[in-house]
Amino acid sequence: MGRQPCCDKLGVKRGPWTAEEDKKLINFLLTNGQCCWRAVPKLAGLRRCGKSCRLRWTNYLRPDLKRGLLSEAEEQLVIDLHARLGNRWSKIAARLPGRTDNEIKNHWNTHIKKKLLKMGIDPVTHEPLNKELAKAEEISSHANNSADNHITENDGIANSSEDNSSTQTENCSSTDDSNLIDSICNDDSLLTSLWMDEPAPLVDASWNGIPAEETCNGTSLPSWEENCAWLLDCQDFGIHDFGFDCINDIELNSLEMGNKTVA
DNA sequence: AATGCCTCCAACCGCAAGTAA
DNA sequence: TTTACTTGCGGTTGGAGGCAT
Repeated sequence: MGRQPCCDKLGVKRGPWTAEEDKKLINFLLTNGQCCWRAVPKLAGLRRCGKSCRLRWTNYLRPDLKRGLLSEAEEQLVIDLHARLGNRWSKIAARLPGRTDNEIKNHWNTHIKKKLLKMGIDPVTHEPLNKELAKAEEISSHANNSADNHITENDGIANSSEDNSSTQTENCSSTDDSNLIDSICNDDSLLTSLWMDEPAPLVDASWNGIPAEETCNGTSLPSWEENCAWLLDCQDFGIHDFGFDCINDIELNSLEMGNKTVA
């Protein structure tokens, strides 16, 4: 039996979120906290499916998100974790406070992958492409049907010869970040905990955007007071662009929510 | 200035896992 | 145990903006 769609599609809006929708969602979640996502759009007065609301919140609106490009240290950490965990983006994201799996996945596909190829490293196996190529040739000498692999790997080689000067990101990596990476990469117990799905302690304790008690599984969010503080400090977010000056009216809205009945 | 191509990333889709009845 | 439902995850897509011609 197939699964039902997460929403009935009829009357459900799709595509980019408007400022007004963001506002409604934030207001609702700030007032009520996260509850059943399926009920959120209805209760928040949104014509969206719950899945869309959850995605919008976790990937964009969540107050504990870091914004902007990944630092070199974060990037290096992603590479190392990917080498060990593969495309387990959520697991990788759990090691980078304030970063979402979607963000890391996108960054991997758009930046890191290319960077590794330029460096002559296979982004899938994390082995040097030369080695992969030699291996493939060895295999092809025994079997004749490995043409596809050659094409891919030759492409990689071609790219690597293009320009070996790795692009320097504008973000500098601090010594602390380097130490952080070392500690993570050398910490087998930490990686074991990732495999075992156990919540390991956040390594990046120096990052103060998330309270220490927050777990990797996102079982708890920063306090709503902190959320509000973030919203008031949302210059990066451009929140005023969509009339978020009203965030000071949260209390007012909460009063309204109190009176609001389920539609 | 106009056009086409490329890049990036927000959002969607479908599947799997977890869970309640 | 089975079924129905919710949530989370990873792959993919599409559109906006930037860049080259």
